[in-house]
Amino acid sequence: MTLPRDFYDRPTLDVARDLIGKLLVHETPSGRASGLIVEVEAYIGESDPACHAAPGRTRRNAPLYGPPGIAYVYLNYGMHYLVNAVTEAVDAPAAVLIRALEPREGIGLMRRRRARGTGKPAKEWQEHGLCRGPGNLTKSLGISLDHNGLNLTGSRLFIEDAGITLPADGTPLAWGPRIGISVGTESPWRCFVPGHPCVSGGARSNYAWPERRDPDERTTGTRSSVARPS
DNA sequence: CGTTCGATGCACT
DNA sequence: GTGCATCGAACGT
Repeated sequence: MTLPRDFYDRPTLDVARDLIGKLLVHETPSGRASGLIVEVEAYIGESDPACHAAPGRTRRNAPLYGPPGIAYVYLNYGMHYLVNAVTEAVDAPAAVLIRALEPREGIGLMRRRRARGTGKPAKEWQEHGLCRGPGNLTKSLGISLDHNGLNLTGSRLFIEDAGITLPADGTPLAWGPRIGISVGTESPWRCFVPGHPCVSGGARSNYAWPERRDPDERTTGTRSSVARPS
């Protein structure tokens, strides 16, 4: 079933954790494409220096200030679309960035979309790489600026509970610093399925290091550093 | 393995 | 004019 608005109307770190294993779906005339969410990042409030709301309300970040359960899509580096699910109440700007999916439906369609604009045939894309990374998954699903502001609880772009729990083996989820930002790296607000082949960031970002495990210290806590494998 | 670097468009100051 | 919540090709070790 499609996740209801109430799902998103909660503390953003809880929504981030609970989005892991859910199915992101995009239905278009060319078909339905979907994937299980395996990696997300939380961006929380004007006090979070990496959140787009850090400068206060602007035209671009307006959706963050709106109701929960809305898609916030923006163009990044002039060439990639990134998709977020807006969380928390009106006027509490926060969202969860969807960073990676395990492809489930419409894999051929994803391959064709990934091939678009490149000289290479659709065949060349490995399934695990189709939705690895926030810019890649939007291209595979056909998500663009047109989807900014769409209602995730009642549009052709939505997230559903497929009755799947990840990680499948009962291993705890991993938390670590967010990727690709220059400020706010002290907050371990990236959540992912450790070791999953579709997680972005390379091997170093795909470990379940002790300090990267869930605990509830994320509510109290302030981890100063994250160890790196050697 | 690792790191660097260019592509590319636009919101924001 | 500046700086990106990125990606992958091209290098160096």
